[in-house]
Amino acid sequence: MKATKDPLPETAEPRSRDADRSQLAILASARDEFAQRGLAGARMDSIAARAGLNKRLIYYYFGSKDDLFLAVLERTYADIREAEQQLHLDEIDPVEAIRQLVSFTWHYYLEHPEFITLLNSENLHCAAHLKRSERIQEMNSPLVQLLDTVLERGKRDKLFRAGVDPVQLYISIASLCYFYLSNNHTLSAVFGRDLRAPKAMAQRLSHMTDLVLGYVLH
Amino acid sequence: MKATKDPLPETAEPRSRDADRSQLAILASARDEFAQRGLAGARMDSIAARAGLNKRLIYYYFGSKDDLFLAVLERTYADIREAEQQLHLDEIDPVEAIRQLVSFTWHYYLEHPEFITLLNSENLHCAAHLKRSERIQEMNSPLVQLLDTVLERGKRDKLFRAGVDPVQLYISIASLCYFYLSNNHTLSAVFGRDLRAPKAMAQRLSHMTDLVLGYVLH
DNA sequence: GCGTTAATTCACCAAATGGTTAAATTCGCG
DNA sequence: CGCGAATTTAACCATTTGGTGAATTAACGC
Repeated sequence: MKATKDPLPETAEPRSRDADRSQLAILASARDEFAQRGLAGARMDSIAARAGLNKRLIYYYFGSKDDLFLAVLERTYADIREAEQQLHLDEIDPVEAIRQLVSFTWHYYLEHPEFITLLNSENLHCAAHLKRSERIQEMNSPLVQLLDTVLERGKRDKLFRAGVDPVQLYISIASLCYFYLSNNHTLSAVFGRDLRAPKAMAQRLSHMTDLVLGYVLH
Repeated sequence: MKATKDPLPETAEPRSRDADRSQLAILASARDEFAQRGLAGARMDSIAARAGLNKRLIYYYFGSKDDLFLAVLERTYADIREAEQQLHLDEIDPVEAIRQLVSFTWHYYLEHPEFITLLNSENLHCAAHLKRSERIQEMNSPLVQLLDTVLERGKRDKLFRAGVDPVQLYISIASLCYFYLSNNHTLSAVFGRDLRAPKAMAQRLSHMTDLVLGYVLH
């Protein structure tokens, strides 16, 4: 599912026509184009070219630019929700669970920069696409529930403070990771130092973990 | 300097030609247009119409769309730096200083939504405009220095923990405020609850303050 | 083989877009 | 007043853009 396009038919199926394959190719190239240039900046011709398909196919399968953008968004959310499934916060001790959640969020955003720019584009448009989505319920993260039980366990063990709202904490963890990466370019420019340098990146993860743990602990 | 355009010449100067006034009008309408639609989505015709001026004037004074965008960015940074000057973190006790910093950041973003979307646009473009800015040095926030002294005082008073990087903390405070507002639309859609409701907003400020204080306080 | 349907291509368009050429108008100043 | 420079306007343009109508081609069941 990565952005790298491989035109070579690896499987021994030299089918020249394949609706599914075409749709996936369009979705992948649309995701890259939208992520790179934003909704308004993205070019339908460019998406078709990236996918190596005729532009008309995009309209045949997805209807319009906005519909395509929504499809990309839904796919993007599905991807992160799937990745979150791999996390098993309920099987480890509360402190470690918090650590893992911060680390997971950080690394997911890091490895999926398109997630950030796509969400920024959607927010610029006041989530107009997402609001018309029928699959919007499925996008609610299961991590919030899980985080809630983690906080409960930590509280029971007399480790965590009481009164922590799991939604607020979830948003805060996302904030800390997201903003640093989303605004990396302007921050680096303004501070005149490379916040993407390995050392700075490691410091950031450490700082975020300390910040969150410093809050929930005690 | 607010977005509200008032075509009535309030001062008793009915000059029909005024280069400064025209430039300011363009800058203001450009800021609104860019903030609302992003760089690619913004229309030069629309900016001219908002300003009530001929489109050619934009090119006469600012050269190109990208140059205009940079001018807007520089102005936007100048505005927030000016607002930050009003804060006097060195005159109050460390804990209160942290509180004020969080509160200020929160309210500034809240009252200047264009700040968020403009920065998002610039980051989508990898800060390409800002990097060519000659005034980029002036954009470094004085708050980082100030925050450093606050942290030092807190440490001296045996209130704050040691080893807190002021840049990291400054970014974290910005993160917590920025992300919640920037991604409000998608978050509200996904969580199915209105994060803009007054109660939710108050909770957020309280949560962010607790989070930051819980960390710095020993 | 054959025909029906789905997948794909081709050629095309009206509207919009950033930008420009050149003329017109106003203002400050001697 | 009058003139030169600054400011503003009108008209225009080449290109790009999202989107379509209709023809074409390949796959699949019979």
